[in-house]
Amino acid sequence: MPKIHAASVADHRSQQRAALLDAAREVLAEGDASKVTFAEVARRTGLARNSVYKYFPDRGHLLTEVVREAAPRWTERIRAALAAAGDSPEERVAAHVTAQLEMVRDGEHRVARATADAQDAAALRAGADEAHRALLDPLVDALRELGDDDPLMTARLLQGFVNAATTALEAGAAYDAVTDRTVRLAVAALRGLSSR
Amino acid sequence: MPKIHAASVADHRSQQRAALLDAAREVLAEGDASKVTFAEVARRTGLARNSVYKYFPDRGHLLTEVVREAAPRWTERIRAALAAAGDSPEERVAAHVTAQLEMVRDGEHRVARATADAQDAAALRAGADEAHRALLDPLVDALRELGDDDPLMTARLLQGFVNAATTALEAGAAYDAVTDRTVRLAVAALRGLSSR
DNA sequence: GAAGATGGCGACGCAGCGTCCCTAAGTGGG
DNA sequence: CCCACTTAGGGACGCTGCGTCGCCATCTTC
Repeated sequence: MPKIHAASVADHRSQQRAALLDAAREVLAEGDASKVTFAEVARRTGLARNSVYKYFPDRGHLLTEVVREAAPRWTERIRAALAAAGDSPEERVAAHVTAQLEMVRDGEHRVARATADAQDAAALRAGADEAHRALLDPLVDALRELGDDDPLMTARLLQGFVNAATTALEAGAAYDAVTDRTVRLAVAALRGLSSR
Repeated sequence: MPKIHAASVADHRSQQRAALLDAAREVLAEGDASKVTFAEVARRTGLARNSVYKYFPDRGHLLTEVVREAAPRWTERIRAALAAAGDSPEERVAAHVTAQLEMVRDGEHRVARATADAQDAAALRAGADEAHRALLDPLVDALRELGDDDPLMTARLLQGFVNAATTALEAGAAYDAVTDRTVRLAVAALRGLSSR
């Protein structure tokens, strides 16, 4: 193992792996998943492209790992927002939506977007499903308390609002207007559901 | 111009072009946009891959054309459903959602899906934007009548429901349950909006 | 300190995209 | 009627990205 700068090979390996994941996350944040190529990630870490294969068997595993690693932060932020919000389901849904759109505004959303609609096909699906579940969990809890008989499905549909809002924001729509409207619609949908 | 079987070259050209579009639509219906490759489309029409470039300058234009061609049928079906529905905005939104999910159930949705969220990036965006607008127009009209101050934005958000429902259906969720819930949520969201 | 394990990487093969350029067959002007 | 012009078809090439094979050099372990 040439050019080892860490104390041990094991250390070196985990450092390199982390560096590769950092680079991949960076590229993903700058553009979309298609930009995450072994060549680019290797370039940013100073490795040869082929060496990346020593850490990730293929592109899919690299992307999956990025998503799996990033999801907890995302989920955590939602959970924090929910903790700060009131107890009513309406407030919790509003917090769920607002927290995500804030992250979109701050440019932290590409990973979640890749997670959420996973159009990057099979490559992402594996890790994405799991991460997506975690993302929705708080919302699912709120809906269950409301007496929803299929809270997961409802959460998925409401998440569709967030995805659409994200698309609008990316297209340059005004943040406040989009957020306000999205929260209003989501809360209204929720009320209609519970009053049935 | 070798191997011309039509009356004139002009006829032949439009026939070949149509055949290529048919093949592209076929491939798209069978899988996702990434499967639509010049090689595959050429193979299905009996042409050499390079010859496809005589009809479409690049992959993006081919896909755009497929979308542009398919969108009117989709829009027409929604319009017909709206015509058959009652006059109330609730009924119209319900019809809008139901009509689309029916088409998903019938497997006609891949093109629309490519249109709707256009994750196939720049390639699709061009034609997709236009088609997407047409898709939402009836819904936008209904919302405008309701006094919505930004009906297009609201329509886009509601369409997020449809996209999420489509994803659920593709993942194998029961059609009736998904449709019922989606319609209920959309109508509820609408009510909340208008009663504000 | 020698044998084995393993990181780094050059070379290769494959698929898809798009370009260059030749060819052969219709078309239109003289 | 024929010849110059246009143009569909397609072979060959270059580029990018993916993934594999095999060599070398260095670390580890006994």
